[in-house]
Amino acid sequence: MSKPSGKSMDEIVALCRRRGFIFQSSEIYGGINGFWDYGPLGTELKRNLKNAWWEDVVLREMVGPDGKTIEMVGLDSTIIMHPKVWEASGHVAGFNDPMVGCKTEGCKRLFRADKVFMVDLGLDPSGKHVDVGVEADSKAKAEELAIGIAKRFKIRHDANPNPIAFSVLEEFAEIPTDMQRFPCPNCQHRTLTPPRPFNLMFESHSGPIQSDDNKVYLRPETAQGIFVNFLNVVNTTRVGVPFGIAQQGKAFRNEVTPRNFTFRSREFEQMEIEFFIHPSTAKEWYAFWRDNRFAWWQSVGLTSANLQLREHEKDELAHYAKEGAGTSDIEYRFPFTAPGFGELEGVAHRSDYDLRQHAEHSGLRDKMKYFDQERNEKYFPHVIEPSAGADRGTLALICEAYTPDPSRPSGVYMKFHPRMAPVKAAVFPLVNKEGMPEVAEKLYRELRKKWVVDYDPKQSIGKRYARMDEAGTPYCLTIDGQTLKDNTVTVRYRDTLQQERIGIDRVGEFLGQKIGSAQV
RNA sequence: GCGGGUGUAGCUCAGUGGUAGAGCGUCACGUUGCCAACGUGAAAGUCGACGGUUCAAAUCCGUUCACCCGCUCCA
Repeated sequence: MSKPSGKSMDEIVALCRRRGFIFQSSEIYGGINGFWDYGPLGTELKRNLKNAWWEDVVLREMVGPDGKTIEMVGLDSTIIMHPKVWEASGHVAGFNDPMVGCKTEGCKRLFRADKVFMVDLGLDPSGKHVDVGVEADSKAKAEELAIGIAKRFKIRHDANPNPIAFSVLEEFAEIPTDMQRFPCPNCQHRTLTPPRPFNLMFESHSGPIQSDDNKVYLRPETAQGIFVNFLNVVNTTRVGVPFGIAQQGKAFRNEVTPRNFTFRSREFEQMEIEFFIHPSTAKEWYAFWRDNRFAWWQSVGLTSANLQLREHEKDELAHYAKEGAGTSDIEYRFPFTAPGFGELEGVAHRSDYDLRQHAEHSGLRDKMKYFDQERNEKYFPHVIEPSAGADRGTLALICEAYTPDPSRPSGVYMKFHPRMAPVKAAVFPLVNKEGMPEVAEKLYRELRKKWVVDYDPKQSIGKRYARMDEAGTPYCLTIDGQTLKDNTVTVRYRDTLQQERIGIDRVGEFLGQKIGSAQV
């Protein structure tokens, strides 16, 4: 694999384990595929990212494209909701896509059953019926493609064929043995498995008795919790369109192949905004959030060319976004995706799809519409959704921070933005005697009232600096012989290895300046 | 779900049927005193798991789990 970033994912994973950023879940039992735990340093890092998001999105004053202060409120909805939520959102149908696989050696492809068609091409010159397998979005499309496929596989067919497509799902799902008649769209061998359900939502049961009557789902996205609370928020706060609801929380998806460390986990955490707007303002708000969110990721330390903003092509757009102002991804070039990129956050104009769906399925219908005093108009607001992955973001911070440096004892250091660094500063007595530990401990106790700081009196000073380099601690404060005479300490900078002396009474002020939250 | 690879101490690895090892890290004591210093010592291993072959298995066989790579999937 090419590594334009010059960073090895294996080494990053090893450091994460060694220093306590990320462990495999249930490791002593052999681990469990797709689940990861955060160790002491990783927990602080992820918390810093989530807190920065909350501060910058919900708490901090921000001016929108209309020149007014943005209204944003928080929400904390449950992971398990009424199952109808997921019928309304389309997840029950979407997540139950049956799949068919091809058993032929060398093919072994997997297809969504609803996209697999058998197309009848009439009689070949010897009078035999000819069918080809086609993968397409619709019957019409399959009929269009069929002759080209027959040509590619040199399958002889009727001189004037009238292609007729049959859907695997509709025609064959009930009688699995009939699948033997079905050619594989990839290799044309009649070796497809019967359709098997692929349920991407986690299921459970609410109540002690398991039955279909009390089946529930673990949410596959936090967004629906916001949509179903739309009316509650409008009715209980003084917010009015345009306004946003922000939520952080766990979501669950039975990914087919969890892979790439924490990048594709089955349990993961989202940071989502649903920003409700008048449909006529979609363009401005979409552009605003897209640019704002891209700038935010840069502000927390993803400053290199490894971060990019990518506008979606028309054919990638989700069903609810086809006619909208657009969708874009904020992407990071991880060592395991390089030279490609992996998604950190998607910013999508979801139109009024979700609110309409819930209005329909809940029976509330027009009662779910929003009444806009200013416009004297009742409507379903449109939504701009910036939806970010907290675990993916944390992983990007780790990959970005990882900086090999053979010239220093640790061989590597974690160059976190000070605002993101799990440990902000470490306090060392140069020598663990002669009154230095007492002074150092006093400083440590003072600083830990406000920041995550570390105190380490043991072993050589070089070893202590090296350990802090691997943890990504930006500042080390050392109490030495001179401190006892003039009340100054040395500040050692992680990135430059430079040192300077500052007054011990100025350390708090120094850290406040350096760590203070970044402006977007 | 398919194919390939890997799995021995916290980490990196050695160990091809016969008493489980090294370096680094960790901890303690001493020494040193601004970049993983030195000395002494200590803790630390179900050899991924289960089963089989064998007098004897980290080693051979089977199954399984996890991770990595390539497909596939990612509404």
